[in-house]
Amino acid sequence: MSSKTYGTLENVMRFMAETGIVFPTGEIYAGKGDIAGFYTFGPMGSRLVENIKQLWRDFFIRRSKLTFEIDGSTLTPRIIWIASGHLESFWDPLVICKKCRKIYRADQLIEEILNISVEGKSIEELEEIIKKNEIKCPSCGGELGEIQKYTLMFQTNSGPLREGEEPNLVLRPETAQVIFISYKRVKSIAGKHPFGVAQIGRSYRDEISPRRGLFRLREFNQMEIEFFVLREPTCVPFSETDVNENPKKRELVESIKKQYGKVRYAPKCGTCKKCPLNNAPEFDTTLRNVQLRILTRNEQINASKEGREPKEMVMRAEDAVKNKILPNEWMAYCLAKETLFLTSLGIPKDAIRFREMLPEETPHYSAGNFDLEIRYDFGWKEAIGNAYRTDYDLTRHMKVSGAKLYEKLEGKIYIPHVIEPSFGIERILLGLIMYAYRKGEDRGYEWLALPPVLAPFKAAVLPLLMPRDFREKERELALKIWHELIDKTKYFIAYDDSGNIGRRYARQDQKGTPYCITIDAQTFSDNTVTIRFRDTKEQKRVPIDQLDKILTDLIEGKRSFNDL
RNA sequence: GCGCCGGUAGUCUAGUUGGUUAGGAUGUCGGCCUCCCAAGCCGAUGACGCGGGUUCGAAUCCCGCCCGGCGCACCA
Repeated sequence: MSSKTYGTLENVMRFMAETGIVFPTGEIYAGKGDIAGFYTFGPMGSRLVENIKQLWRDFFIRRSKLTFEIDGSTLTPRIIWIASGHLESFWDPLVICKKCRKIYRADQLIEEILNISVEGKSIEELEEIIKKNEIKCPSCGGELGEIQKYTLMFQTNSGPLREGEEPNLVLRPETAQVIFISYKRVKSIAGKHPFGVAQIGRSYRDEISPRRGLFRLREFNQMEIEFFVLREPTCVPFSETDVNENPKKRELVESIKKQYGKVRYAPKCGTCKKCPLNNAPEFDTTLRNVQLRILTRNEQINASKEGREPKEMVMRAEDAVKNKILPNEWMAYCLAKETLFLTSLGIPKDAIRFREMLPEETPHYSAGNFDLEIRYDFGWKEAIGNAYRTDYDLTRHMKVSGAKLYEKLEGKIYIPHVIEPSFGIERILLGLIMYAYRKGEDRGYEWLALPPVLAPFKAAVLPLLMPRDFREKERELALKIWHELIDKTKYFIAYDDSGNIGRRYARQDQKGTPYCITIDAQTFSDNTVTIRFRDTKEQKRVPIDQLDKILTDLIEGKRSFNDL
């Protein structure tokens, strides 16, 4: 089976705009100040997104005894981004030419012109270098202004901003930090560790260049969970070599040694079952047996050295922990569950892989990042990020806020460790549409082979309207059936009596509606209607009084169309 | 942000030595016809990305901007 996408980015973005799934915000102001990186979900898209969220809730929250959902504000106090490190370390130094107003990255400009490395230099140092070496604007020779910090975060203020003050609000660039600052409250509700806190919501990043349609946006939807798990305080999630090479990690290990007199280096848990981090309670047999496709860090490095394509390994989720490919069981639990989630959305197994992030892609506090990548027509790209963030976030928020976010058990201090899966809804939507998209073959139009759970409409009711004498009777009966289905099934059901029947089937196929119910002349003699399956165009006759039951069974997968 | 390429109805497109009312197809809407897959016939609807300049006259030439694609850079 090939997992080549059925639609290309170009095709799919056009098709989605045409069918009302998603289109650029502010199209009618083209050229008058509309901006890239913002999209509006249309009538089909808002239903699709809702269905993705519902299915995710079902998978990750409803079926879990230990996961709790919150819904935080998107405007957040600035101080939490100081605590998280976002404002402290994630900015680009920009300089603007006073004369021609061109914008440059100060560090890159210096490196290019003077051919020296300026990594880790402060703003003051960079400004000093520019002054000393009399660096001018490469384009017009004009004088360069002061260096500005460009943070990629949208900032605003509540109330009037006095001169010299920093804005006090930040539009969150991720939902995660709102979870960390709610930790204490949810912990008192959850009662004990381990537990997960989930959140679905919008995040905002002022990307320099939004690209590839829905792939990189300035406003986007995330579904995130932070799992809080206690880990033995003397057991560090890094190797001894890592610790020796990194001053921040060395500091951490020194403080543990000072407090407990010993430390154990355990970057990968393997078969060690001593701590909760390697005992995920809901990692059941089904999940243990899920086959994961993993591209390890070593394989990526070796392949690039040898100038060949990197090859993924495939193994059971449980074995990936035992063989020390994944850091611990909680990580394996997340990856297995994500695989099942994405395949239930219609994304083929071999279009999904997990890539271990390279050292330069990983922050210092991370003890293992595995991106779930989907194969798009433009390459393998991240759709879900999985990070073992250790106790970094809670430690930082504890320091800055002064709140008690640790547990004291038998004289030892446990700061919960965090495993974080972070889903990008738009990236998932783009991937699943690319794989559901069909063109040519047996019909002369584009259509969507969406899984029934995702389809915006589960069925359409269509009066055939062929013989003239029956027309009004047919229409009346069709409307009656439509009302009954709506009352009895809770689904969105379409109704259409315009144009000819072929056109109406085509319109439904285009929206991905899996079943079409047609009222014809025979309906009046035996109380049956035809039901047509989108993927095969096949039809069966079923009694009207069983229609809601049959439809529900078909959508829920309790009965197959062939068995009707 | 830099470099290259592009932008005509919802969609695909004709028109670019400057010169009619910007043409076609398809969709959409209305009607006719037809017992089941964008069928056929009639009618309606709808476009030069935005702004400025050159010119008697600009979709066409020039400048700026916006949007999109690719490459570079960025991507907590």
